[in-house]
Amino acid sequence: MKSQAPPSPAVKRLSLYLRELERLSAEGVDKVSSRRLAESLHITDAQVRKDLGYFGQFGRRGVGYGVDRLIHALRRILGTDKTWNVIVVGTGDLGRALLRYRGFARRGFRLVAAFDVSRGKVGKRVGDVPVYHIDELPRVVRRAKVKLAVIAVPPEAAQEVTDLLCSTGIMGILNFAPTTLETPDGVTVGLVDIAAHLEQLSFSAANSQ
Amino acid sequence: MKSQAPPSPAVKRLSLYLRELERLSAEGVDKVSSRRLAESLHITDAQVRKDLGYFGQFGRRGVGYGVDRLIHALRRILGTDKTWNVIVVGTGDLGRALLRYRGFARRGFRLVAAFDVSRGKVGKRVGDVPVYHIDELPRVVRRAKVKLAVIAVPPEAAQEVTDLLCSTGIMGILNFAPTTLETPDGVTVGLVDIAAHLEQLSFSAANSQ
DNA sequence: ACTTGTGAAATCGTTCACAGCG
DNA sequence: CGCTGTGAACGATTTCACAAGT
Repeated sequence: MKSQAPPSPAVKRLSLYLRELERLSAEGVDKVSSRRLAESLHITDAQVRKDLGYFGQFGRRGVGYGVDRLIHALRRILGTDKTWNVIVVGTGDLGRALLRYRGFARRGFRLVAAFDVSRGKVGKRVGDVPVYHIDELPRVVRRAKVKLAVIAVPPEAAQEVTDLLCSTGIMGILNFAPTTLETPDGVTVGLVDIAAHLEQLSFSAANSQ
Repeated sequence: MKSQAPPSPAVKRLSLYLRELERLSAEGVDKVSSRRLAESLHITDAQVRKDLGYFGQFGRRGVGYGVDRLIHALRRILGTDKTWNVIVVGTGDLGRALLRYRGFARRGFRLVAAFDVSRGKVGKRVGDVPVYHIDELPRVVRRAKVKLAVIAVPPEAAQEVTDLLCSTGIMGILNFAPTTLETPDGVTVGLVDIAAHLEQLSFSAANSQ
């Protein structure tokens, strides 16, 4: 009986560690200390060690962490050592931007299909990704074993899309629509609310000094 | 001597309260209890009251909160009772999607200019927003009193853009590039790392039972 | 000498529970 | 009677500080 559930802020930082480690690896760095990793992310070295400590022992005392070894460990922890098939629902401006973004593959995500209701968009491709009518969604999700979906539809349609996704057995939804979604247990929702991020900056700016 | 600095998670929730209140207002609802607000955001009623309590007293015992009154109070707190001029640096797919997004104006943000280095893009418009060469940035920022900027450039260019922005006296930066930015004190940075969000979902999915 | 891994302490944030007011 | 506002209790997360390994 060892491991407690890790704090979710720690899991979020794992992604940042991974990103930084990948940069270091690309630069040919092969060892890194918690101090160095912490500095580049503006956190403390104790935080880095504690976060990693929730998941195992990855370093060597007196030496530091092996960059490639830690990259592999973090990918395994995050589940991105295997590739996930991901769909995008909604092919408006944002949906299309996501579909053309080349950075997902490197992180373990493959965009396999997009969905829309508009006749004009269905049947085409955005980037390399085919656009299907939303009625095809359950079939495609099952066939490609899709577990993660991105919602990039207008807020009025987001809950309806969510219900459809949940009925197909999806496990996670990243929601770009500014709405709170209702989902059954077992379906995780991540929210990206860009206006809310700007509001946080506005708050800081208005209250600085 | 009254107010402590509010917890930053509380400030983040303010944006969610505002969003929900705006929906309620659009539906013609004029009073709301902490319970109702909490339920629609999947948090507790005590949390809602505590969060608002950091900033003042906005409700009436036995009654609840006036929807429009609370909307105005939250806008004032967040600094969005006045409109902020915002620029977007980078007019790739994501930058263009943001420039065409119609949802910012309603939340108090006006996109006034975009910047790029590419000859082919400078001089055109995206949505209603003119695209300038990045060399024009300091002039435009000063002339339009821009305090907030969005970075949507490749990660290799993000720090360079940040340095330029900071030298013009910008106060907040929303960074869509997957990098940590170095900024002087007084410049707040918000990060939107989409791949990191997917990794969080992957982690949940991989570790759900 | 340096750096990890980790209990213990300190800090921060959330929830409880109820007094106070409409 | 219902609902807010808020100290006090609780729980979660971060930081400290040091033993242990290289």
